[in-house]
Amino acid sequence: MKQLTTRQQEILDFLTGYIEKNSYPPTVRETAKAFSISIKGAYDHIKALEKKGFIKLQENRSRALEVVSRRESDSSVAEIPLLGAIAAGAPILAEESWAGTVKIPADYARSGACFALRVQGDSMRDAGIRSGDLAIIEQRPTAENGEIVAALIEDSATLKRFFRENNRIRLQAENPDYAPIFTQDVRILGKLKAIIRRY
Amino acid sequence: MKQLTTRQQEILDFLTGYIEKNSYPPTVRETAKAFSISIKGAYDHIKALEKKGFIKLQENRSRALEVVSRRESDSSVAEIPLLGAIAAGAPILAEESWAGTVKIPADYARSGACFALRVQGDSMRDAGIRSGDLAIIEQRPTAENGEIVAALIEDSATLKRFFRENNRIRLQAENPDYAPIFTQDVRILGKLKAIIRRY
DNA sequence: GATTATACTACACATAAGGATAGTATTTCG
DNA sequence: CGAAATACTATCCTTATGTGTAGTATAATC
Repeated sequence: MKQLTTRQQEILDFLTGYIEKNSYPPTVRETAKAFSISIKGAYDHIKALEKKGFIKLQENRSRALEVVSRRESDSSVAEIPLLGAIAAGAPILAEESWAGTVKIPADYARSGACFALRVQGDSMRDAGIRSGDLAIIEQRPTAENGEIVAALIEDSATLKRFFRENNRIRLQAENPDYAPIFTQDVRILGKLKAIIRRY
Repeated sequence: MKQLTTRQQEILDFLTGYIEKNSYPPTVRETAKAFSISIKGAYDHIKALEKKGFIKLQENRSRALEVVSRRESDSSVAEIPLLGAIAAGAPILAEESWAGTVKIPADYARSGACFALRVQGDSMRDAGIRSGDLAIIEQRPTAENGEIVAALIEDSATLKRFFRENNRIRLQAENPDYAPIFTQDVRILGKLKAIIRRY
């Protein structure tokens, strides 16, 4: 990305500051007024910032301005979908199965490749996973032996420990009250990356 | 704050969704178009949302709309200290005892009043807390019966369930292998707010 | 049963705001 | 040096946009 002039940096700072404060961007005229310059003067600066890739504009729309740089620094938070009931056959991340989104520190999960599940039941109790916990899952079609995975069992995502055996797959709960599930074909949604529990 | 009608909730969802996507709010006309209703129809809804305090408007300004509710979900990441060994007598958050910092979603803990501990040992196993887990603690000098607290025992912070009895305090592990600790005087560091475990 | 709130349509108006033209002065840079 | 970029002013045009009036229909409330 190209270098900004000091003036352009000032303009950009104003834009981001304004957005921060008002939650919507300023108009060209407001920007002009803030710097006591002409409208075209401000307009040129904004266009220059667009050309250099620091902001995005939409033609003929008021305040249709988005700061693209600066935004990346905000990537410390990832917003990932929280899945509810999963429609059979539908893509995992189909909007229908979204129960909302959760924000987690970005280094916990590459967003886009991750989603969250609310744990139901105590089948993983002995792995220290309790009902109500938030499970962060990284999307994967398969898993390694012994990993905890989210698998699609009867239209809902369930956490189980994954084992590939001779001709079958064993999905093992971590609770003696639950028998292992043996199956030839199971849909692995992803592997467990983190557990978050709130008190 | 007043109750929204389903239609108003739809409108509000659209507004927040639009802002999320474009980083600036929609115009009245765009809102109208999105719902295939007249401009005044959309305008009335927006005015109703303002009246009920869910959004703020500025007169005669395009897109000058701010969603005030929902804003709490706009949390970012808080960086809180991760405590290691705690020097006896020293203030809990003395820099000497820092073993680093960890990033957690800001709404999990007001930073400044919180810190993190790396769980050691399995004394809280039956509460689903495992060795290696990250415990988020909100600083507090005392606690309510039954709460899980971080207490200073022999120069290290330990998680235990807290009970105030007649003349003593009982710190109870959640693992039958560990006997409860009875004490007259214990330093409560804070109460457990969240558990984060990474795989 | 009257009144207020909701959920709209259709039309109209003033102005807010983007964008263009024309021009000036200074600075950067190959 | 000359071209291109920067940093502006002043004026104008067009469109985008908030807001108002008038009216309809239905549901909630008192």
